[in-house]
Amino acid sequence: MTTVLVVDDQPLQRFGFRLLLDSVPETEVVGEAAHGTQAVRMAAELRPDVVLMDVRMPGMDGIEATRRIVAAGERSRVLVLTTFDLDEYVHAALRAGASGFLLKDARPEELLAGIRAVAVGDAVIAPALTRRLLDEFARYVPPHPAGSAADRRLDSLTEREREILVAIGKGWTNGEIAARFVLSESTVKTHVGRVLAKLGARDRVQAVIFAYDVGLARPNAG
Amino acid sequence: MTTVLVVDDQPLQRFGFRLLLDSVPETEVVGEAAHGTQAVRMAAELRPDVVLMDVRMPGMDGIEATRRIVAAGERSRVLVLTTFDLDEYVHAALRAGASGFLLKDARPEELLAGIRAVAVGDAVIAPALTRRLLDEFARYVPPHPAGSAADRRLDSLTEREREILVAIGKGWTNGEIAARFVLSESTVKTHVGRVLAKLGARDRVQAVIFAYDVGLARPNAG
DNA sequence: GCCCGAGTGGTACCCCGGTACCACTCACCA
DNA sequence: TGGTGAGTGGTACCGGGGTACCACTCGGGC
Repeated sequence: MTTVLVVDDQPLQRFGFRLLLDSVPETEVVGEAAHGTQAVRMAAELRPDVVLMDVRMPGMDGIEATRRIVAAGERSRVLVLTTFDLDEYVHAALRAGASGFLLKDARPEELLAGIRAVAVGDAVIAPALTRRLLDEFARYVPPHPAGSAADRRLDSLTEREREILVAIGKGWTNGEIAARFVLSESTVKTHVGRVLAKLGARDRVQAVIFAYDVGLARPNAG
Repeated sequence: MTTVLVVDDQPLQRFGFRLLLDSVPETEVVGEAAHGTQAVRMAAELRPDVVLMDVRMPGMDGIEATRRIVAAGERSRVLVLTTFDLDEYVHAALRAGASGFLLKDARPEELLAGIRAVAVGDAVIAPALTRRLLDEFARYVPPHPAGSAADRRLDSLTEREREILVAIGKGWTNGEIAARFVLSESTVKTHVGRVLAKLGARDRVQAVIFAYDVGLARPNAG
């Protein structure tokens, strides 16, 4: 039995969800909330398996509520629902820690399948959104096919040299690297030199780029 | 009516798919292939709406076949199926241009829903894989919430300075930037200096890191 | 016993990168 | 009309980065 908290500012919408979810034996609606603040409180009290969360609500919206529920360490998984397939919503929801994102025009069986998947720890994305998400994924995620030229160059580095490369990727100077690794700057220089040679890089700048390309360094913006 | 090409080296498996797909009015199996080479040829001939592609096959595997079908500009969408939820497969398949990735133990209605979604141009990912894909997505995709500190620093750059920053992110030296932009090296130096000052970066190395963090530069490995 | 690779350390040298400071043009706007 | 910011250009200086070359230790394998 999967317990569900329904969050939506429209009473009629909540009623519809309750009707649907209580009509099947595997799910049970244990509570309803009309806005974000209430949702956060009820999630803490009721500890439902799944929170069915609307995005657009007066007061605290669904994204923020999702963030707080996840941050509070509740066991509940959040499945976000919206009528609009706006990219920002999807991104924001996923970043907020949502386990899924579906459109409200999903067919009942899709919704139930989504709740089922989320309840067991899987994640779901509406097919219409998956396409765009994958496109973006392909844009961002570096292609490191094992055995590629870049991979082989990386493999040719020794353990120590890889550490040095990571340090270079953090933007540290030779002096800083020497200090953190408790080495002489000369040693760091020889290491750096060998790293550059093995990678076929001209500067440490190109080494940094290489590190990002192969995924050794990762964006970590602030 | 959605036309489907079934690709699998196991005759029994193909038979199962054909039974399922031909049992509903909306889909029709128009061909079967036992390996990648045959799949590529038949996709070109039959031009099916959807190719149901197994990954593990003797000879050319499903990933390579997917790549070729997509590269050939066929209208067919490829839905990749596998019994293993190995990460490399998922990545490789998506990079190859697959529109979806499902596990063979999917329930029949899930498979049909997947085919339906793929046929209309959407994409599908098995819920069990979506979770990991999203985790990775969150790791890779830089969170540039508009108005963040990084964003504001980036906004403070002039048009020209942003161009310079991109060039730095490519690993070009001041001399190379000067040559490509048809400028004197002095000018480039002043620009670079201003960029570093505005970003609060010490070197061009840190500028490169900044560029990757905000997504101005992107991994593009080889 | 030997050699080899990895790790460490040093010296010497040169050049690119970064800084400080200044000057000119041009478009735009009050 | 004058001011301002962006873009361009220059000179001079210095320090860190990169290179070349060498030397030592240490562990493992032949």
